[in-house]
This record gives sequence, structure tokens and C-alpha cells, in this order.
Amino acid sequence: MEVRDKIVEKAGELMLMYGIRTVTMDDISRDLGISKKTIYQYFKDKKDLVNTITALHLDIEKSRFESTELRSENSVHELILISQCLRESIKDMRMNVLNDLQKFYPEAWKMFENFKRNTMLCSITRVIIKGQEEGYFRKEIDPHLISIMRMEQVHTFIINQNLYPKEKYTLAEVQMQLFDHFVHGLFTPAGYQLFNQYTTAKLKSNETLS
DNA sequence: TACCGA
DNA sequence: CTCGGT
Repeated sequence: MEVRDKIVEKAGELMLMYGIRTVTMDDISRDLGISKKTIYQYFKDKKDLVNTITALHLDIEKSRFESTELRSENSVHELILISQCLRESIKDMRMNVLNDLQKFYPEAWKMFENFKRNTMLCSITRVIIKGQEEGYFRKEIDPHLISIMRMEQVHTFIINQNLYPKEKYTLAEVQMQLFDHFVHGLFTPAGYQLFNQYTTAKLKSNETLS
């Protein structure tokens, strides 16, 4: 494996775990057993390294969002897959990391915002349109408006954790509630019925697992 | 590894 | 003093 890739991999791992500012260039080089000089042969500065890691991370995320269309049987199923992607990508984001990006790495933060406003938004908008064509989602829904609302809703509750009592709910629980509320405003009776088939099937498979 | 400067 | 950068 290329030295550059090792740097990106290790730095990304450390920064995801401990936050960006708490991981120093010394930490990264020590962990890899290389000199700082070597890192600076591949990256102009720390900002450059952070941007590279962010871009790579978002690239992987993007391909996950773009895979839902092929993997899904219908729009209701795809909506479930997209929400899984959403939850996964939330799980990967440590609040520490997002704050550091927002405050000290504005370029990388912009990448995140673009990702949110492009990839995630497009996925949701597209699945809503598909669902309307298939008769599972209500025609009265404006796909563009409602997908923006959904996106902002998800994001607001990540960024602003003091919106809900943290001792009472986990972020995952909050997001599940929001998802449930969202889909039930979206479904036609046929969509609702199909959705329940998926969720009860999921419960059964969980029972066999445990 | 030592060192400088923010 | 800490940490990015030389």
C-alpha cells in the first residue's frame, strides 16, 4: 500500500475517533512510524490532509446512497434503504469532528454541506417522485420541498442536540421517531400497507436472529 | 530530532 | 504551553 494511502487511512481513523484538532501531526507520524516530513511530502498542510480525508469519506458515502436504487425492489423499499444510509452516516459522524470542521476547516465543512444538499437531497427527492409514480406516496407532496424539509430535520437534530432531553433519548431513537413521522405523512394506503410488510418481515428476521 | 512562531 | 510546519 502506498505511503500516502496509509497516511490518509490512519489519520482518518484517528481523527474520526478523537476529533480533528486533538489529533496532531506528531500523533499521526508517531502512530505510523514515519517522520512528519514524510507527511508533508504528500500534503501541503493539515488542511490539505483533512480535505483529502473528507473528500474520500464523502465519496464512499455517496456510492452508498447511489446504490439504493439498484438494490431496491420498489420505492417503499428504497425509502427504507435510504433511511438506513442516513442513519449509518449519522452514526459515523462524531459531534467533535463536525464542530472542528465547521470552526477550523471551512473547506471540508463546505464539502459536507454540499454532500447534504446534493447527494442526500437528490436521493430523497428521487425516491419521492418514484413513489408517487408507483402510487405508494401521496401526489399532493411536493418532492423538492419535502425532501429539503426532511434533510434539514435530520440534520438539525444532529447538530443541535439540546433540542431534546439527552438523558431520555438517544440520537438513534430520535431519528427513528422522525423517520416514522415522516413516512406516515407520505404514504398512500397502498404505500402504508407495503411499508408494514417490510417492517414486520424485518421484525420476524430479527426474532430468528436473537 | 530540534526548533521556531502563532 | 501546544502544535503546525521547517
